[in-house]
Amino acid sequence: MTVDSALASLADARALVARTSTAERVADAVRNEVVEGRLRPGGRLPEVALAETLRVSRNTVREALSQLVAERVLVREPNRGVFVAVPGPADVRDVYRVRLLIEPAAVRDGELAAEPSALVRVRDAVLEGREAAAREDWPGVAGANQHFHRALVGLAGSERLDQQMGLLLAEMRLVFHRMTGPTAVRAFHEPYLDRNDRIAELLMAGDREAAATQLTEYLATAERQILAAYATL
Amino acid sequence: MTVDSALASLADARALVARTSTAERVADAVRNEVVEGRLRPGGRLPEVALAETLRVSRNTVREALSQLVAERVLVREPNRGVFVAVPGPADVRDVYRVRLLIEPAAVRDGELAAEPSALVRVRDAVLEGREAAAREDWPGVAGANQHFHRALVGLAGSERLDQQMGLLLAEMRLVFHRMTGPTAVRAFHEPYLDRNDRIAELLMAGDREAAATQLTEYLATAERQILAAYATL
DNA sequence: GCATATTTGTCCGTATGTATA
DNA sequence: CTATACATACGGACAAATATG
Repeated sequence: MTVDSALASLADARALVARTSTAERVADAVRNEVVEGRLRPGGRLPEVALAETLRVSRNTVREALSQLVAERVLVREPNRGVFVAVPGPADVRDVYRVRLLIEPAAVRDGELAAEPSALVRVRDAVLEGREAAAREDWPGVAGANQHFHRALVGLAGSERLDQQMGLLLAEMRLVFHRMTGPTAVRAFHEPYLDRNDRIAELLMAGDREAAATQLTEYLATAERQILAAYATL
Repeated sequence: MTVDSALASLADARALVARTSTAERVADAVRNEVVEGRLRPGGRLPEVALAETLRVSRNTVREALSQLVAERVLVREPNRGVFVAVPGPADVRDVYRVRLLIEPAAVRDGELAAEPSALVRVRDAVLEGREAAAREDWPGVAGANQHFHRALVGLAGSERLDQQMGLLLAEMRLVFHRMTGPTAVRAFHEPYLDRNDRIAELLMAGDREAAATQLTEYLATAERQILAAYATL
């Protein structure tokens, strides 16, 4: 994808820019373009072009970009510009180190009593994945998978942890965008439908220890798979 | 402390502003003033005053403030300004939920082999605390305590976790600034010297499970103590 | 309750330094 | 090596929201 066509798609996203602070809305719009894959990893984001496309000032664009850099969605090369992050194997390993620490711990020790709705969201994410698969909507399956993991972390009942997980999942989408055509999306996510189901059932049955163990194995497998795919790039 | 004198202390900190990007340096300077307690929780940070004091443009100040808002060190009230965050009981509970999840998990499952220097940092933080106590330097003890917990998380060997822990500890300093005179600083941190020592010894002896259990108890106690202190405000 | 002053939010023009064709 | 493009940073402007007398 060229810079121009990427910017054109941004113009479409401009329709949805109309809520809170301008910088915030710009950040949301750009983040969306990135995680949806319409701006490829490594792609450049010139400030003036963005400002003109979104009809906002350079200052506002700079504020938005800084925020996205803090979120690791973009990277800033001083005096050169900002680019869509290109997560390497080291990033994948680091993200999975965090996920392997946080997700099973949330499943084991989460304040389930305080967060009954969180368990519902886990179940809903599983259903969402099944339905998407029935429609052969593989990006939908991938999205449901993210909702599943977000719901697992939600068991901990911590706003800060939820936010952190959001950042990690955004990074994961960048990772996926490096390994895909649509066939790869299916091949990667479909096998996890059954695993998610099993973890959800263990959770509903109250066996949190078993669910956590399953999840650990699950994450370790996914990491190996991704790193293997990276090795072939 | 008045707004004026707080801003005057910021002028002193200006000396140390001379490294990377201007906004970055401004953010560092302001963050320092906040976590050192020279800008009180709830204190207001007018953009123009900051810009004049630090001799930078208002745009640059806004960029820096936005970053600190993202870090939860400051909060922005739309069209009113930014203020030093005032963490309430709900924030304390949330922070400890995260800490109780992350810290024991890092102690249990951290990639110790990959990070031998991390264990050294744990030991060093204990020594630092002892030496500060010998000098009756109670803020020094508090600082060493933070280094201890940072080192524990460092056992996980994850850049992203280290960064997240840094934010949490910055928030903790705001919490402490709400409950202190200097006597409270001593009363709160001194008892943890022995606990830190014990955890470090268990770690060095290779009994990570026991260290993690101790740490969990430790954190739960600290949370209760803080919430109790909050109740008397 | 109203008029006024202050401050934020946003935008523009411009100067300077750095990287790249 | 020159020229160009761009990021970085600055200062000034104005409307809108807010606080104040």
